[in-house]
Amino acid sequence: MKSEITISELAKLMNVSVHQIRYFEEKGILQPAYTDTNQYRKYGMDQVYELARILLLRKLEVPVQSIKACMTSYSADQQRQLLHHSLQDIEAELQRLQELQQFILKVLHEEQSFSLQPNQFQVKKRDLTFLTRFIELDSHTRLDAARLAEEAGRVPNLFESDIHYLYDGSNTVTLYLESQTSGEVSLPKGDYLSLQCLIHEEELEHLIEHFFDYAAAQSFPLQGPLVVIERSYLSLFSPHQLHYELQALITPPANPDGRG
DNA sequence: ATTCTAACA
DNA sequence: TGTTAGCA
Repeated sequence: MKSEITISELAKLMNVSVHQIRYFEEKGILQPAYTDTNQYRKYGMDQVYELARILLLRKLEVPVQSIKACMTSYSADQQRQLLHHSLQDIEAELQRLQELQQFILKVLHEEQSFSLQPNQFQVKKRDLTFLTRFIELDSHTRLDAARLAEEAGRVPNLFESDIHYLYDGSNTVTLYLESQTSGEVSLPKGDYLSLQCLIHEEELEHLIEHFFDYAAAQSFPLQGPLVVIERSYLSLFSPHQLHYELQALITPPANPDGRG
């Protein structure tokens, strides 16, 4: 009575596909115990343990190619290095997923904040924010794809960012990105008049006029530059429209010690 | 019924 | 990686 098993039995035992076992053989990392006269592959306990080792390395994201060298001619030190490399990859992946998680939470938060108060003026508290300069534009120059392609390469995940436009009264508009620690410009902590809308880009000028009209009518003393925040990622919920939030400081700047 | 190889998406 | 075809 033969104690070896067929490829499908091995596949079921180890929870992998038959194809994958043949693939390992093709790559030279798992040979059958023997092949029957009918060309059927047969596997014994040695192969079971061998496959378990292979699958463990695969779990650690060691590439099939490396597994071959690893099991034939690697020193213990090289094996350690292989595992360290896998560990680094996994840490990078973990960080990627955490950043993705943060982004999703941000989208949900911003979307809810908008859906609760759409197209309405509000007064919002803002913490001190630093901005780093990104692109400068002439007042009425459109930002075109070519210009964006020149400048945007160095900014990863640009379209997952809150892009800040500062209208400071001069004839240039500057695009900024938020920065936690420092930047060329800071927005002071304080109360900001806020209006957020989903509109088409060409309606932005009109929206800005509306914002200033309202502020004047309500006698809000606008203290600083107009801040326009573009959150293009909120277009997830409404294609062909862009989310803008207009803000302007309405309280006097805080004391230098920040404890006004 | 199961496995084989080979080629393809 | 999964799927398919034609074969033993």
